[in-house]
Amino acid sequence: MSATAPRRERRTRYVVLGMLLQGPANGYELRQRIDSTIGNFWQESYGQLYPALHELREDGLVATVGSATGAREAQRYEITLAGRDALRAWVVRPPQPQPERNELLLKVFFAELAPAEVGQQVTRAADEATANAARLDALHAQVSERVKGHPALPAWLATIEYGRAGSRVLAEWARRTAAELDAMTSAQPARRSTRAKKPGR
Amino acid sequence: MSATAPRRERRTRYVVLGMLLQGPANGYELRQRIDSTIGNFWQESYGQLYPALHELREDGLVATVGSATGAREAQRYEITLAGRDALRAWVVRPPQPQPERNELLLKVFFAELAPAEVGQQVTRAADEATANAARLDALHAQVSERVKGHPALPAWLATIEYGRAGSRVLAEWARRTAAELDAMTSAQPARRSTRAKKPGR
DNA sequence: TAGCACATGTAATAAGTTACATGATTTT
DNA sequence: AAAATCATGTAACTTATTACATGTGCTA
Repeated sequence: MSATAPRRERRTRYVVLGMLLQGPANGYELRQRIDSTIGNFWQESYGQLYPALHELREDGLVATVGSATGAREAQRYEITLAGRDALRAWVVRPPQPQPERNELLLKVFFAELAPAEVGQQVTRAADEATANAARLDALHAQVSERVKGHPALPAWLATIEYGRAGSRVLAEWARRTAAELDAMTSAQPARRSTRAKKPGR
Repeated sequence: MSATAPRRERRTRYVVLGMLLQGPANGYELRQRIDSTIGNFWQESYGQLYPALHELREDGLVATVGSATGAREAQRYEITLAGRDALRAWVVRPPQPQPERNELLLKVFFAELAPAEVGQQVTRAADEATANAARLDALHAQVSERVKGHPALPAWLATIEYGRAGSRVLAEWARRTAAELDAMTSAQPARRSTRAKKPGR
């Protein structure tokens, strides 16, 4: 009768737990920490973060620590042993298949309507990817240097290497594809602005 | 006072319009068409598709065509001129920045809790990516052959090439990273099952 | 005649973003 | 004194998935 709850994974909770592995934090700090470490492939908003913290405390997976007085030096949360266990249990479960969605590819797929304009978008994507790869190069060096010796370092670097490799291959693809779209443009007659004449095809 | 609506892009609508570029279809066929063409980087459920079709008809961007009788040979929708214009206007707008979320990378980032198990996940990802690259190779050949001569072919192939290049680079990264995680495993002492002894770090 | 493919839809639920609301403390 | 940063939260809304509900027509 009632639709059974699809029981999702509540990943925000595990992200919070995982970030607390690096030490206690309040909600605000947690967000900064997320942005500066896993920000390249994950993000959380306060609208998710604060409710998650409350729930986790109720469930005993995090505990408050320190004295809450005024704004500065606010309440901090730390992960509990139960929290560590819960996090580990999630980490070892195989990742849920993620439905990928790529809006740029969608526009490329529909590029017959405006090959030149889509070509420009793809070129812009190439430039952004190149810049991103350079940024990740710098980040890689910085992190290697700053947390040298930490046992988790290879894992952290691996996530940066992922982004870097992805950006590089995206840049290459985008440059090839932009050229392809240019060829489509010159192969086809000039297009009407908004008035369509013949439906084509 | 009232929170103003954030006005999102309603991308399902444009996906529907774009798919109708290939000819009229009913909701069921639309979904098949989506799965078999852009399914590698986009997907739509009936819960999105049917309401979108109704709205698009109300807005005059699609029109019904043919006779609805029984289940087989149902009502079909075709894109209107207004629909083409709306689609083109969307296609030429730069894509919205998409918040990326990658659960595997999250688990890699937290791998210190269970490096061996995460290593297995990464190895599995490598195998899947290799298989996927092979599948996309075959698809590329198939599509090249089957729609030879169509003006949009280069754009369609580009989307396949994107997935293929991404899969290949993912496979390489995953194999490197799995090795890295194995090294972490052997560098660290055996882990307790659920009971934590010392917090470490 | 059973099962599968065709076909359309809704309700419940989940996840996430954005805007709003509020106020303390530090820095310029 | 003003501006920036620190800090916590909620309400409204959008997007999307899943499960349910229902029925037809073809094929083995």
